[in-house]
Amino acid sequence: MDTQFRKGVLEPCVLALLRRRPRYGYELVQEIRKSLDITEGTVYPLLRRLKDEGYVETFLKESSEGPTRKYYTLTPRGKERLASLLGAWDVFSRSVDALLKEARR
Amino acid sequence: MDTQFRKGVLEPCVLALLRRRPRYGYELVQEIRKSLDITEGTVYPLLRRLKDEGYVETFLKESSEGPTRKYYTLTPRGKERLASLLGAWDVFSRSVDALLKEARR
DNA sequence: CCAACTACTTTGCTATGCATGGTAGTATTT
DNA sequence: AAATACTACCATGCATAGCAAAGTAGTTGG
Repeated sequence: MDTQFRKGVLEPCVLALLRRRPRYGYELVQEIRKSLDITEGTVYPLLRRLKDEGYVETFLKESSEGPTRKYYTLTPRGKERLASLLGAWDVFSRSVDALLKEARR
Repeated sequence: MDTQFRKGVLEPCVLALLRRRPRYGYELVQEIRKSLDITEGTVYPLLRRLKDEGYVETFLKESSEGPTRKYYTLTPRGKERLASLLGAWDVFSRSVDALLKEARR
């Protein structure tokens, strides 16, 4: 229902989750799904884009519980990108909150 | 730059501004522009859509300072829509904040 | 061996915001 | 009176990102 709200926030969310440690695609999907209602068909293409743009790098690692996993890590560029997106989200969400406050009184 | 963030939030913003009193399109553009960097080419089509969907109604009123203005008012349906979108935005923005918190530590 | 789960990928659709350009009335300046 | 700026509205076509749907394939447990 709030599909449109999601536009653009997935990128900072994914980058944020990669900040602490490498994660594989499927793991990212599960993790984000705890908060936002998204699907694999959204995340995998996004990861591809992030790689094409040099924000993340990948390596393969076999799993003891299933198929080989493709792990994603942040590049320096990716860290900058994350910082910039975090700032942008803050400014943006505060602005929206301020505008909507108008209606709550 | 945060074009994508904007997707979907303009609708609650416009409805919120209409809650207190009728406003005309150009006025809405100026008002929202104080907070968000948007253009007329975004707002007017949105207003058309809101009218088509029965969330707002319009009336014309001459201005002493320029061309005739088209004022927009909330319908009962529009008020319900606003309430629903306000709730959705709250849930959504809190979820995103929680996810992003991961990266700030 | 079959079901369930893990894990990744692709294709085509849709919605929304935006750039751009257009029309026209009013006010201000020269 | 002409030129300029501002108010006010509208329409067209594009770009982007999320999503549904479907597919491939390895692993594990009964």
